[in-house]
Amino acid sequence: MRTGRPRGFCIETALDRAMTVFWQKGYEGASLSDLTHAMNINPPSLYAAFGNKEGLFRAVLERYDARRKGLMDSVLAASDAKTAAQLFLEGVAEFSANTNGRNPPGCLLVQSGLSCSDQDIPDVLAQHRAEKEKMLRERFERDRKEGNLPKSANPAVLASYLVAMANGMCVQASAGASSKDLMAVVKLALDAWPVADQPTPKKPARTLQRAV
Amino acid sequence: MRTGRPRGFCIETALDRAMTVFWQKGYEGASLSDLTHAMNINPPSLYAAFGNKEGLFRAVLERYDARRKGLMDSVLAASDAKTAAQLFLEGVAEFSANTNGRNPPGCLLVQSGLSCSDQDIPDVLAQHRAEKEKMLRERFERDRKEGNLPKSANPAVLASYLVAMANGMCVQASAGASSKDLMAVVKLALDAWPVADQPTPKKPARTLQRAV
DNA sequence: CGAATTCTGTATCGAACGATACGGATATAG
DNA sequence: CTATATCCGTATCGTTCGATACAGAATTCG
Repeated sequence: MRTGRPRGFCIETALDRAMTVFWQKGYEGASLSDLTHAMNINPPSLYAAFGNKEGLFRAVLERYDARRKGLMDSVLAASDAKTAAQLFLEGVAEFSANTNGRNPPGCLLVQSGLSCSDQDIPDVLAQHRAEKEKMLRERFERDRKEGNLPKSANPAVLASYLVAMANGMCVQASAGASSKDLMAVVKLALDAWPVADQPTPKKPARTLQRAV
Repeated sequence: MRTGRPRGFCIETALDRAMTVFWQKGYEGASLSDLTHAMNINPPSLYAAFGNKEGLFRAVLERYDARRKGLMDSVLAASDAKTAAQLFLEGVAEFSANTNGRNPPGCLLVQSGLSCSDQDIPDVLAQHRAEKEKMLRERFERDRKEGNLPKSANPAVLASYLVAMANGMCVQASAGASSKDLMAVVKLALDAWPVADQPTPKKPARTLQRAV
């Protein structure tokens, strides 16, 4: 077993509290004082556990992705491409506007540091956003191969379209848009979705309306 | 005439240089030292002219809007609603990705401070973004009355959709997306646009392909 | 037990932050 | 000219920033 005095706080809980601070104030607006108070620890504990402020931020981003994994899983497991797109956009509208008082509105990956005195922060945020876009693109590439998307469809453009839409909705949510507002936008956004060439796709999935 | 020693620098030039700093580093990431060096003035000159850092930022935002006025004018003067939407999205794609080395990529109103230790900054940015959305909404309300949009169309939702799309594309641009990438997304986004009920609108505008 | 190891709390570090005091410079008004 | 008003440049203000030194507390190892 690990020797020495055991840690006196829960890493996950501390990350959740730090996440709220970064979300609300942004990377540079979140001071060490803000963070340690919210996490209910002292600076040496923070530095021992996460290295420095940027290390804490990166750990928070990983935890953020873990929290959002459920949504991405349901999107990737959806019965067809359009349902995937719908689940994705509706999920984003839901969690970015309906925070139930647990988080600030919007998306941490969008609003915590698009511009910064340290370029590493915008970069790492862009990496995390690109990861989601890649998941969508790869799913649509499979859909296209399997006939669930027309051959004329471009999976990369579709993924980029959805991510842009989602990020834009998050900007609106951070400024106070309601989930009802965003749902109306989602409905319109899905009108642009391409329909499959053949009437019945290779993988008929009429029984599943919702993903797992 | 105004008494006293005249100002030794050009306000507009100074604002343009400050704009670049805020754009690249965000509101909180842009230090007074960064700003005064870029503007090529000393701190007392800055404070005499703009009050404080936030005053400078607000002046920069006004100048930003003035710089973008040409695009909004052409959008509002477009011959029909869909052309307006197209001009708007293509314009955003163009200026947010093709900066010609004059600006950082993306949009100042999106990336300079969605989250901040001082909530006034996100608020004033949201106001400026809402202003553009209002212009679009009012134009689409007129279009709907005049039959250039179907009665089933919701001008507020259409405006919200366009602004969300534009903001999302700006996020992509700030992370390095090319204008070619964004144009493909615009093309897809416009597929969602509603078509008019009647084949010939009340205000036929076949002769004008481009707005003034 | 004692030695080694790791975490905690206090107190504080040097640097950078936003913002100004002050005196000299440069204009207009009379 | 003198008086007044505004701006500029230097030098610096008090505060807050991110980050640590240090000593005591709490655990495992032998």
